[in-house]
Amino acid sequence: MNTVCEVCGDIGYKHLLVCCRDCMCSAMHQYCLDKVVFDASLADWLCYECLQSHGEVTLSSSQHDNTKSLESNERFVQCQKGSSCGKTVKTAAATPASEESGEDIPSENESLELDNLQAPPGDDYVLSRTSYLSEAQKERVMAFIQETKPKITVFVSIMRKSNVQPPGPCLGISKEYASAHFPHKSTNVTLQMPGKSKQWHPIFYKRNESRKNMLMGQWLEFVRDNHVQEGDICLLGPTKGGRRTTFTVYLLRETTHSRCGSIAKMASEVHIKEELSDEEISGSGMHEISHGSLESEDYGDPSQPPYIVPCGNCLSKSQKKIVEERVRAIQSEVPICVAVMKNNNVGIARKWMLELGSRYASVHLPARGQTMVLQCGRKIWEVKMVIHNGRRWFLNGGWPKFVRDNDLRVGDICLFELKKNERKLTMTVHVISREQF
DNA sequence: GATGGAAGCCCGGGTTCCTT
DNA sequence: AAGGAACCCGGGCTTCCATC
Repeated sequence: MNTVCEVCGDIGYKHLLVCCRDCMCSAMHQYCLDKVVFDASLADWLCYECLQSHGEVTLSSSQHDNTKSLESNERFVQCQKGSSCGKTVKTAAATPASEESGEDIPSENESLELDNLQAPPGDDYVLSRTSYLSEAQKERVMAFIQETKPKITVFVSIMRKSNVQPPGPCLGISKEYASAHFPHKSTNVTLQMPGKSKQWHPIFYKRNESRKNMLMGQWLEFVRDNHVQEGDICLLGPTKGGRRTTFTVYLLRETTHSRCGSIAKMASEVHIKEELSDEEISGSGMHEISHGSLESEDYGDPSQPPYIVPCGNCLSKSQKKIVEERVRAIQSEVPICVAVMKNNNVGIARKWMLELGSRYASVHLPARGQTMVLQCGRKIWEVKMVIHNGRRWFLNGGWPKFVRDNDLRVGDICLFELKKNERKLTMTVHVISREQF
């Protein structure tokens, strides 16, 4: 068997090589697969030559979800889900390479059947409170979730400097996850890695019942032994029969092809996309709009006002004029929510949040808190929309980041245009700086 | 009473420092 | 160096008060 990965061309982590199911000659790292597989026992990979011999792929064929063309550095993995559980799977663990390493690969049952606790429906994973996944990272995590279908929600954390670098690196475990899956008092727990026989025994440190939960002590050794680096994604789940003290850890490396920016970007609360089309840039064509007060007949539904200003936000004449110009240019089907920035929104207040007028929100926004995508210019931000007492709609979470990135100041006006037919709750924000009126 | 602004409290996680 | 603990800070939520 080729002992170098067909993608990276390197031996790399030998024990993570998956060999071709048919020829047993070609190999590829689990982490180099197009869809990263954390448990080698779940990967069933065919090299390109074998795929061709099976007639499953040609040089010009359109690609199946799990295939890539040769030109695009073809990779193929058939993910064994559900029905495949009982299948004998040939992996690097059963190859001479792994035998040489002397490392035993835990069975898929050991590595992924967590315990009898069920993950709540819809909760694929629990993200560390301070970790924020880029879209690419989300995709990689979801690929893992979808391929392994863990019976218990896994805990996901992006490694930060404090998690991996001495002195005293530690891994914070969110309270909810710790209370559900970790011991109820400070004690040693066991960490294991798929494909490694070595176990690590960090201390699970639980402070004052409700406060901190973190892994310390041998966590450092785990980090060193597994070359965990800043930016790597750590997925952790309780192991069946572990009685809350044994956990399997999967590492999603910040590989070059998955790298999506600096750790600072990845740790950012707001994910920014740069790929929006020019048509999505706000304000275009504004100069073509004639002045004049808005009339209801400018819009399809005369009963629906073109914009809504919260009760407390009175616009001056000049503000009203430019707002109406902008609203006219936007030509939104849904009324525009107007917000004049104040101290508690953008200014000197200790905390920034934005309350969307309830007259607007109660009609046009969901009655349940959720993540909202704010789009401004070429970028998007994710903020958290929370509803208090069923009557007040607040934006927080990523709102401060949005404010900083857009250099919003007191007196600026934001027009929130609700986008229809978006998968996520999305609003385009049109900013009118205070200098414009 | 409805709405909005502002501030305080609490929680949770990261960071740093002290002790062994 | 490792373990333990305190401190700091950001975010979530609630409450109070003012205004209409």
